[in-house]
Amino acid sequence: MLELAILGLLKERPMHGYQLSRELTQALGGFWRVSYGSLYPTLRRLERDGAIVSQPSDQPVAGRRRKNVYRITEDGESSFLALLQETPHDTQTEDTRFRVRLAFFRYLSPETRLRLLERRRASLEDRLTSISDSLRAAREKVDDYALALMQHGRDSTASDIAWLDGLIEAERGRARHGKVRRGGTRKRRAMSDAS
Amino acid sequence: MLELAILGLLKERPMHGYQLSRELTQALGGFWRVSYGSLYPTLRRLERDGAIVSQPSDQPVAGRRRKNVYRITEDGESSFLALLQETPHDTQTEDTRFRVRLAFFRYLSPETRLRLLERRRASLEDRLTSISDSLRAAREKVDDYALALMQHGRDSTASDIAWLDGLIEAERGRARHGKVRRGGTRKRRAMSDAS
DNA sequence: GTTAGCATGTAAGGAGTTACATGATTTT
DNA sequence: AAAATCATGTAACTCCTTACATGCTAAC
Repeated sequence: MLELAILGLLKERPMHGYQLSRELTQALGGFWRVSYGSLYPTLRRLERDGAIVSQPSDQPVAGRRRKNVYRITEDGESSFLALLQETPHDTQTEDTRFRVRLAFFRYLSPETRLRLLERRRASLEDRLTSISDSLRAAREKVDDYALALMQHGRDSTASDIAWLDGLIEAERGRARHGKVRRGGTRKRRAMSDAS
Repeated sequence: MLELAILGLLKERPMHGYQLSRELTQALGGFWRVSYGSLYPTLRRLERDGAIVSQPSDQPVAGRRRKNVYRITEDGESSFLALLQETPHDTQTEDTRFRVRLAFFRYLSPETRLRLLERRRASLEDRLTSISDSLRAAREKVDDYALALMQHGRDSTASDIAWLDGLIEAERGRARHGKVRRGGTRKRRAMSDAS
């Protein structure tokens, strides 16, 4: 997940490690504050594997500590797209993973976006079913805290699904008109995810 | 986190591994489906450390595959209470951790509950501030997806805080009256978290 | 001149997952 | 008799955190 996030940020512009950590926190809105103990080793690994290169932008001013400015390579661009479309089933980090993905959604084709949104929706729907089952099974024999936990879990999951439905509908609209309309909807041109 | 969950479930009644995995999924409402590859080794570790014992409830009927039924020990009870009060800062698993904790809240004293609820609230408040800052900084220079991500993050965090406020208020009420009122509010008697 | 922030890094370890392997029991 | 579910387990691995260590620069 960290590799994906790093590559995605470097795709926008070259940056050094410390900067990446701040931008990452900002892009994820505080849902994930990455530690330097994972950031720097990951940068080295990505460089070793040829996904990024560090520019010798050291010492711009005399005596100042080296700043390793990294830039993404062609290889990095393709592994970025590969990582962006992977959908592991890890229940623990699933939510954060989806957030990271969504932060870079603009790099995917409308079809892929729809596919990912619908997969996410199905996953939340499963969760909702699971919670509702638990609520039916557990009601009366469970204490107030566990009950509140389940009810709130149900409500926020339902609200997440409703929010996703909005995104899906917007995406469908874009897909319908996208084939006809000339020119991008914004400053960024339309994407296809073939590397 | 898994240790905490296992001990908490075994505190209610003895169970075998497979059963634990289902109850865990149920208690967490599908937010965490634990894998057997982590469950069974954790059970062995807990047994090795004396937190649980496996009852020789093997072969109740001839030829049937052994079911290792585990029971919590006195040592297990105290490490359960210790684990329940730990609050690591891991941003990745923070939300799930809090859910697990809340599922066993009845085992804590009202004071400890209030402390944990307020710590959680502060953490969500930080997140909300972080998101709001990002929104102010990023607006106009960020695409629709990233924007939607942040707005939804802000809204659901705000809603989580409002929900927590409800729990906190209820807890304060309980704390005020708890000192006067005779008898528990339910079938379970009042708890103190001293082991 | 000392505290806070910028900047990079390493070592050890925690906490889980995936994939595989086995076998019994119940349901269709 | 095949398929699904119950039940336990191991080996290899992924991915990230904590704690530590270093040193420069800006602000108070």
